[in-house]
Amino acid sequence: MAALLQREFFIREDVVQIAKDLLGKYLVSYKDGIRTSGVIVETEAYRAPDDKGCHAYQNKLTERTSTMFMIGGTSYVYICYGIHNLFNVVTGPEGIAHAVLIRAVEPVDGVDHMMTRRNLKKVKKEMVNGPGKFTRAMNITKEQNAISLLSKKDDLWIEDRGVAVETPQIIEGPRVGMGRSVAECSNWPWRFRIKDNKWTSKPDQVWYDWS
DNA sequence: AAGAGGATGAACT
DNA sequence: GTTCATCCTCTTG
Repeated sequence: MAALLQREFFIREDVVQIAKDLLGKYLVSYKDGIRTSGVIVETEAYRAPDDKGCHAYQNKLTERTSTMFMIGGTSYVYICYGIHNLFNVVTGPEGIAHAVLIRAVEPVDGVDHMMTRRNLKKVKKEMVNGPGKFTRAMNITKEQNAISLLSKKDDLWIEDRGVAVETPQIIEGPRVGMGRSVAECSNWPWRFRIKDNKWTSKPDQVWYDWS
């Protein structure tokens, strides 16, 4: 049933396709003896060197972006606004700085622990419907930066539990949170979510529905 | 050595 | 709708 995603899935060249293919896959975290998991329901693609919204635009290599150049199947976690841990999946072969930002998950396992970590008494969408929210719920931090997602020996991995998300169920839209200097790129429809899924972030924003 | 700003979220009004 | 928390990373000098 639950098959660990293999290297072949991650090292493909088309990061936009991988962003779509990750919808419906299960992200699993095992931290402090606690297992939590969720279905990936919203993603964004980032692609150096031509994508101005990408940290590694023009293949800029710094200590932070060096993770993006690692082989597909590596995690890329960085701190945003000094507070939030944002989780990405590095894709493509080594040397190619592509990544998919996971923006929201639908909680599955360890829901009570997610609530505790999020300081909530009831399950609601606000628990996980944002890139800094579900990482908190699943205790994904910078400590998981640059680790492999291919082994259950590490804290994080991705499973295929046989859920297929067909093209008509995928809604695309512009990416979020980029300044004016990258407006041209922020309009690229590289953000994807599962149609009618209530766990996605900012559902009221502009979405293109091609179904 | 210093300063600006960011792939956000929460708590306000 | 607005504010601001909070700090790391990168750029500049």
